[in-house]
Amino acid sequence: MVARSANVSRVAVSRAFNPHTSLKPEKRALILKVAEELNYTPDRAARALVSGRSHLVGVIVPDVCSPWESQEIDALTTALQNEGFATLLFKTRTDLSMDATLLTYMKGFNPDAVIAFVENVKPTILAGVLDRAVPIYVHYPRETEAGFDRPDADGPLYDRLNVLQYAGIEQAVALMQGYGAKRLAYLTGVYRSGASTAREDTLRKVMADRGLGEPIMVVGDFTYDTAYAATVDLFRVGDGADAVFAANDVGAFGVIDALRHELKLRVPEDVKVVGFDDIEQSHWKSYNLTTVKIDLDERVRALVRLILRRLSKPSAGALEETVQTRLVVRGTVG
Amino acid sequence: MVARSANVSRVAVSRAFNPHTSLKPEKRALILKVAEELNYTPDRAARALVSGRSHLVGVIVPDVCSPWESQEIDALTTALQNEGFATLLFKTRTDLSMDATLLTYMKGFNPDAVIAFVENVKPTILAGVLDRAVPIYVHYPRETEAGFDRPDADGPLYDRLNVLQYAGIEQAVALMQGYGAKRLAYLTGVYRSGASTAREDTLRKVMADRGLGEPIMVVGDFTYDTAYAATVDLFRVGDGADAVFAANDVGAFGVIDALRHELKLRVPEDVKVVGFDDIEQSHWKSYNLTTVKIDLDERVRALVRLILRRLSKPSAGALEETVQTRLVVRGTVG
DNA sequence: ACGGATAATGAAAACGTGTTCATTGTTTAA
DNA sequence: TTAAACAATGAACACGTTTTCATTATCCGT
Repeated sequence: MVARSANVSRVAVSRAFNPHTSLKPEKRALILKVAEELNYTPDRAARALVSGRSHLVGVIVPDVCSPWESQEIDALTTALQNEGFATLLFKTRTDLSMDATLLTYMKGFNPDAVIAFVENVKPTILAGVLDRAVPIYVHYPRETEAGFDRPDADGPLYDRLNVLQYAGIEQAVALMQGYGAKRLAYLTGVYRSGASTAREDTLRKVMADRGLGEPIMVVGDFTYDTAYAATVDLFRVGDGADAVFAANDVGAFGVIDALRHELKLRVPEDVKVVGFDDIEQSHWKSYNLTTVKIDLDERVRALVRLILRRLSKPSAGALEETVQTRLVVRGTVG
Repeated sequence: MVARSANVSRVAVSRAFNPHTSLKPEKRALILKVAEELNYTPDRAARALVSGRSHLVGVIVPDVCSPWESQEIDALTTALQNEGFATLLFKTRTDLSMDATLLTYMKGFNPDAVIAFVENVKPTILAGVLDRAVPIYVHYPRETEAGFDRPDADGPLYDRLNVLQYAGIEQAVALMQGYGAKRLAYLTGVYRSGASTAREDTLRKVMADRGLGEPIMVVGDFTYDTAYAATVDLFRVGDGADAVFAANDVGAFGVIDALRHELKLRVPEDVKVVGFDDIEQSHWKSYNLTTVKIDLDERVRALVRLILRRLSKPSAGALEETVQTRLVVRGTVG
């Protein structure tokens, strides 16, 4: 610690950097000035050792490239940075197998909180491995127009963000039906992923309520290429559809391109398409996608709020935040 | 440290986790087994404190959402993870002002190396603030078909990755000219960014050599919306062009959409378009973009190589790696 | 001017590791 | 069998902070 060579004791330096402590103002100013000159910054590793706070937030994703995830990481990083935290990024293996190896690996870095944007890791698993870090969970509850379920029964509770999808899906189906859609297909995301199955459940409920029967199931995995191929199959091998609801926007792009460039069908005249997420690319003129928007800033602010509240009150009961969805109308329905 | 309650001294535990040390195999096995049961992992913060290695690599980007950057971060994170490092992500402010604040902030986390994917921060600045971390620089040297310049004269040298663009640009121009392009426009990236100006310089050289005169300059900033608007301007206010070379793929998408949906021109029949990067989205059927590819895996491997070599030999001379570019032909030229 | 409260200060301990050094136990070479 | 080389081991220290705790300086009300 060079700063004290210039003036006085080390605790004074420590106090100079911690606002709430008591230190004579002029002394603090002097220390900060000298620190500035010497290009000194308190070492977070040492600080973490004694305080038990690393100011690191672990983020686990299967694929940073996916536009939705990259946009979420972007917003999250900005928000965390503003609160004095940093994003520690980890990637799961491509097969989505959330092996304990990655978690133990991550644990070594001692993050204060962990957010897993990966469908097959439950907070129970996270909590089991990371003893100190707080797991934050993104949850898609089953819901109706009346409200949503809180699955408090199945095991211990963890802090979670509830994403309410009923409103957006209801609006989307209404719009498609309004433009004459009768045979509605659902393009799924990754097999058994929470987001995809929740959307499917809600869609089934909404369709049944509106007398539209069951959706035609098309299995995808959130990627463009799979969506493209699955759509071609749906019309070449299967019986087609007059509207497709995709579990995410990138999938919707694959659907649109397959319809237009492979099957020579028109969107929205022949087939209507709706996506989910409202990513940056959705307003690009080639797609101009009508989609169910999850407000990213709102979602990320809620996540950060969860983390901060949990860290300031470690013993509080399970925390909860809720965000809504709504339809953004563009040009792929009518 | 709970592990030693189960058996013996703490140094034994330390050695059990460091393979190169000498410890009786059976003892090591026992310790690892007990550690496993107790869910114990060595604390990296404490380790960093004494060893001076945090195993953190700071990555600074202006915008994680940008497909090219998110793909680079993705590949980099995977590669670093395989080498026992973790990615620490930071975002510059939206105005790209690389204020010292962010650097000091980052310095507190003590990264072992820093890669700044942001055009206006030179390694000199990085090195000035981060005393311990190693700056890695992505450089786009001026080059001709004969080779490329090494600007060794201007100040001290830092480890760098040279991206050679001549080959790809030469192939792109040749292809466009082969299909009859005579009036070639260049859509720039962000003002004075290294990548964009290097591409412009090389393009000018190649065009001059082929008797194509000077490129028509169109100023962009690597984003879709700006590219779209600038292209409309070029044709409505300016005199148009019969080919556009964009500084990046996302910009090329904006050009294509403006041409097709706003100006009612055909690509490639009326106007040819070439991009730069070859991002995931470039093969999407709506664009099917012919573009100059930078091999991402190769590029990232080179970056990781630079970091590892530098950390294992801190006093070695400036390190250098080089990657090539090449044209990927799809459907936007002819 | 006095007693008591409060602010300011530094010494020492603690956080969980890696490293050096000296000691002990074990193998190898003659 | 003996000396020498080597493997295995633990005690003590160091890394750069924050946090008690005890001490001293300063302020306030009367």
